[in-house]
Amino acid sequence: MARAVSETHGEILAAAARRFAVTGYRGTSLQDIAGEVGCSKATVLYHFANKEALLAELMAPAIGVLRDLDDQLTGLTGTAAQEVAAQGFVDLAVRFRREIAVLRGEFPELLCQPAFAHIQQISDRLRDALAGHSDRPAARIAALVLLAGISEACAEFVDIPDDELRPALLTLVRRAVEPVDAPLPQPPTTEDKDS
Amino acid sequence: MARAVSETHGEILAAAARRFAVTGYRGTSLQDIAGEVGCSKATVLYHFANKEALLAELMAPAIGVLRDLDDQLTGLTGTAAQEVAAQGFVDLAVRFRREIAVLRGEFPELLCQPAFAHIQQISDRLRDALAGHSDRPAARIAALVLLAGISEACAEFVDIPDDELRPALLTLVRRAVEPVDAPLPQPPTTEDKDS
DNA sequence: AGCATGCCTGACCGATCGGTCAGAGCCTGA
DNA sequence: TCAGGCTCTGACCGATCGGTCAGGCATGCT
Repeated sequence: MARAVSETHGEILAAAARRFAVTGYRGTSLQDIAGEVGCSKATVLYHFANKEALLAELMAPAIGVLRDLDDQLTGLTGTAAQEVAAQGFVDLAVRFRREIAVLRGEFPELLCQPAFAHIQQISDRLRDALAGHSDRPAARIAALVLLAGISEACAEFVDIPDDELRPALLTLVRRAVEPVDAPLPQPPTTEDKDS
Repeated sequence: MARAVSETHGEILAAAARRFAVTGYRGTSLQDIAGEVGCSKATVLYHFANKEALLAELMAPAIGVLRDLDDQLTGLTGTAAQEVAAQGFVDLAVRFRREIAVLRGEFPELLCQPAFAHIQQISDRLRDALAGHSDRPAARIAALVLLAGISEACAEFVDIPDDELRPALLTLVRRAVEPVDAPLPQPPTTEDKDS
């Protein structure tokens, strides 16, 4: 054997992504990944310090984009925040469908790991932005339903091309989210920012 | 000790429901459940043939209601199917939040077990009904996003009372789902039933 | 040739999993 | 009083998990 470092490293990463997306992080053993690559379990642990490090490296690109989106969101309020959150998350979810599928369901346990310490806070801020920073329960419920539903849909619709899935999700979000400062019975004041 | 049968049986069931909802089916060991009840692991396996049977008995009520909803859906088309599916599933998800939380994420693996053989087909029909039996990708995507999002929201918003969560979800679904045979450029024919 | 370095592996480890089993303790009916 | 059934348990089992370790085997430099 004796391939180049990056080669085997990348193969393990790709195999792990495939298996994690199907059987989940917990449900996939290092033996499974090694079997798919065609190497031994010890080889997997030669290239990655442990199973958690393998997952962290797998998630790094998606987490980076999520961080960028979080930065764009700071300071925005009302419909501007809603629109940026909707576009940003839909694009992220469509692009990183496989990573989304990995986190699906195992979110609470995986978030305890140090590599994902801030994801929970970021996703909370994202949900808050999609709700237009409103504290109305209906708005917060709608935001959660949409974010979770989009994640699930992206993980499930693996056969639909990006360019078809993205606009469909975006129009759905825009229809489902009620703008916080446009068609409400109150006069269009600009005071409804985060208190 | 030596309590009445039904007493310990019920306590194990309740403890399992609590733990499964937090750490998932796979992430909860029989030892965990026994510890929460205050009995030995062998006692758990005295009352239930195996871990799978424990889960099956836990899910039985929710599955029964899901089956009833599936029956109500047969024969309905268009907006009627959409409305019944929306109301039925929102009510089911709100009532059985804990059971929904258990299935969350571990859906694909759990469905392989014989006790849940038909759930996948039922949920597929439910999604189809919510999409108004339309084959438009946008309608099918919206239906999946909403069903998955509602499940997630019910599992997460444990502190919101039923009477508040239910109407919020229902209005969200009605706003997000576009009726199949009302404001479309086609004339309102009644031929759009399942082919 | 001799040596060092990097890639890879089989064998092994302790922990934990779901599940089995013989038997202890208790209650009840004969 | 005693036999028998019900409830419950500690001890144990094989399988599998993530992870460790000494060493094999190329390759390349001196």
